[in-house]
Amino acid sequence: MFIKNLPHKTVERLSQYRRALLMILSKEKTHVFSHEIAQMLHITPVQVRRDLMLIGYSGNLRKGYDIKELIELIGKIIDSDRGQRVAVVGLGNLGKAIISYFKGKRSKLAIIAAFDVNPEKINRVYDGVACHHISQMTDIIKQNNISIGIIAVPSEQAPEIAETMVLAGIKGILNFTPKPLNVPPFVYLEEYDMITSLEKVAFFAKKNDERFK
Amino acid sequence: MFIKNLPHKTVERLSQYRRALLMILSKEKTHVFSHEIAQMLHITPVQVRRDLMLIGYSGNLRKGYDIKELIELIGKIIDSDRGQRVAVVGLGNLGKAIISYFKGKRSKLAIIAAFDVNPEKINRVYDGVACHHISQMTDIIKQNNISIGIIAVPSEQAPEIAETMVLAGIKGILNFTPKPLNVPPFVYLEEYDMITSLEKVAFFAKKNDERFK
DNA sequence: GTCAGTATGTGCTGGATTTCAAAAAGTCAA
DNA sequence: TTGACTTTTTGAAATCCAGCACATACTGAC
Repeated sequence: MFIKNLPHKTVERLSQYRRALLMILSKEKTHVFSHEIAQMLHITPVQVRRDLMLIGYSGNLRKGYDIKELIELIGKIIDSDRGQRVAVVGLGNLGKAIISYFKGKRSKLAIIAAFDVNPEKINRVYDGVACHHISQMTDIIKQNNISIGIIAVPSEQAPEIAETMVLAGIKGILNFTPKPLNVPPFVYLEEYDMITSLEKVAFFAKKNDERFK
Repeated sequence: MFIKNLPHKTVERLSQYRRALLMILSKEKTHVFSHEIAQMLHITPVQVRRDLMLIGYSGNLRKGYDIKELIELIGKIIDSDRGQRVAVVGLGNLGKAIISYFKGKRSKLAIIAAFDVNPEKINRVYDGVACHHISQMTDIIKQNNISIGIIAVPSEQAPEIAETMVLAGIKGILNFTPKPLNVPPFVYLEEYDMITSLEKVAFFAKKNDERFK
């Protein structure tokens, strides 16, 4: 399903809506109002409605939005029909944490391989994901049609890993190292920088503190 | 040092500028041009100059910006004078990864305590950070004047931890769980959602792929 | 001393995103 | 049947942010 030019921010929120919706699905409710979703995510109801408008979903005036239908529609838009395979490179604490987080999170996204250089980790299975030596990365990515790579190695090695990924045909990279990477335009790159985030929190915490005094 | 209403994005970039500057400080250089910084971070030189303009720093026309001075100025703006203390709650893989990442990253931000419920972890020191039982959280936060909390526990426990943090007087929270939290307005909350990030990468990777075919 | 060259500082434009505000529509009660 | 109430839908305004393009300023060559 195509929607032309969905804003980046909207895509992010759709992912969050879906998660929020899945959480309330159990609670015997079948419909939900925009303000309920908004409250869960700390945004405005207008924002929610606008996003749903962009993906062309209409709610019921009296009952709100049909939860099941909406979950399904979001899936049609942000998931790929045939699913996408993911590889994690770097099986240190961070790599392991990532794998644990995604475990059992259904969705069309599956982490199916991990890579590391530490011989003790090679050929072992962590949380259902097999770990291989980095030298095999290109082959395994190609053979298994892996389209997404997560970089969780020490910073210095990140550029090299990224390059290998690109050459192996990866289409999207999530980079957890603070090192900015260079990739060609046909590869989507998302930087996920913990240090910057923490410093940002520190800054606004300080500012808030002064303001509310 | 106050600058009124620095945009969020600028704050993020300042943190990145500082890191980049620290990396080149060693290289016997004393000055740097906007286009050099820009290249390192994959942004435009104009953007860099604009940000520096916002914080009121002027470069030397012929030599560029004084690296040391600039690092110091950024510190004055985004760091707190007296430094800020940080606590990590949840010492699983993610918690450990976070601590490792920040280790030795100087700056006025120091992780000085960790909390968990697992008896095997309590009273042990991980990467220089002592781990205590969660029940001691309030006391230790207050005693040590910790102002920033990082939540790295399983999702279900996140709301409770957040509440405890707020009551203990924390001013900023970085939440690594996918569970949106509720905090009063005087506490700054940053959500750091891996699942959303990965789904976003998946979406744009898919889209890119179609576009470049 | 003049001129070419390069880098900074910044008003202004454009694009993306959010919010406002009003229109439309369904439901309940009397 | 009418009217009050609530919620969605959506055009339009407001805001935020990035990038262009030019004015400005310094340096070095000749």
